Amino acid sequence: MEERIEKIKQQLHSYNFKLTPQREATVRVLLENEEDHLSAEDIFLLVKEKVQDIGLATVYRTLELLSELNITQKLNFGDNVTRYEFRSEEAEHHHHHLVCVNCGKVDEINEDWLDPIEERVENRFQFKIVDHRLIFHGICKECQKKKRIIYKSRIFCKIRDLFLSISLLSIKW
Amino acid sequence: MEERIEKIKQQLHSYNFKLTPQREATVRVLLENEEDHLSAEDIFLLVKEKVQDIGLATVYRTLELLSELNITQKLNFGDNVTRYEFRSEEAEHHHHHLVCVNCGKVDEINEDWLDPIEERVENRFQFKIVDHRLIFHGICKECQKKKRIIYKSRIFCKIRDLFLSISLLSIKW
DNA sequence: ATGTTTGCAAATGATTTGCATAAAA
DNA sequence: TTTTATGCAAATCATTTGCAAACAT
Repeated sequence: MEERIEKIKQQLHSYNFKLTPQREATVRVLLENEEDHLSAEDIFLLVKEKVQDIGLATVYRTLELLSELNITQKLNFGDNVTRYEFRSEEAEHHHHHLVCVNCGKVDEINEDWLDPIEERVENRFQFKIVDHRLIFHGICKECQKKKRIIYKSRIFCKIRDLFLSISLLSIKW
Repeated sequence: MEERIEKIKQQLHSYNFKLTPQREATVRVLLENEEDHLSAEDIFLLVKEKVQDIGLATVYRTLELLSELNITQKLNFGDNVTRYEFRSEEAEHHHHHLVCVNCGKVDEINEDWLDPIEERVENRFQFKIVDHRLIFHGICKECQKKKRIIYKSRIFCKIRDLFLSISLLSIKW
């Protein structure tokens, strides 16, 4: 923990940025909740518990800074909210996300199976890849057990009866 | 073109929705610009050329409806703007996106190399996949030729000299 | 008659920005 | 004493919603 903070401090310093108390608190919240995919608002509320005098704008600015420096990365799972997570230490290691369309839970998978695909893309399209995002939408294990739909939508209300066939895109489970 | 409109009309009818002039105009814009990844605003402006009396809210409502019915799908390339595109006719066929971090251009790749990966995910995590999104971020062919950075950021302005090493994530090209 | 769809304006929610102040180099 | 960072409030931008009018069945 402390050594990761120290490392981030170095990274900031190398570009003449400071690790202020506000920034440090933000980084700590990110580190302490590495499993989750927090929004700026989520992070702000958690940071506020540590450092009472901090503004939402500062959190946004910090997250933007960290993302620019490639310490964190922004994620977007389709709700129009940006979420933030640490980038893995090893530049080459990526992980992907499983988003449950029913309960909204987001899990990570750490396998990186994309290398051969990246290679094909680079060769075929002469596109120099610097990053990728891979998200699977589906029904998580738990929701499959529950066999219960909690997903809501405007059209759901309208055509309740047909909901299953629409919203689950005709999966059989 | 006309037959695709007709098909969409049927789909809407099957759920008791109507293909109103406004909805039809929206669908036509989508069809006429299938290559692009338009935002609701983009679509609104194009629709407005056809049907002068249409509100932005209607376009949003139409796009939401089409997406709920799985006729279109929403995309998000990291700028906080939802973009819309048709889903391919064959439920199983997916395509992926190449987003140039330099010029912002979005290209599509139609190869679907993800089937074996999906299978592994389903088995390993018992996660029933209904959809996926795969986006590669990188430098497109043209920008590689230009060798010129037009990407802007707040930090770019600040640390101009170090920009290359930060923003391109230490690619060598 | 009844339910659906619309345009408009206002509301919302996430994010950004201006600015005067505070902290650090 | 110059630069960097902050909090706050106001501004912005994408999207949604309430509502009365228009339309379709």
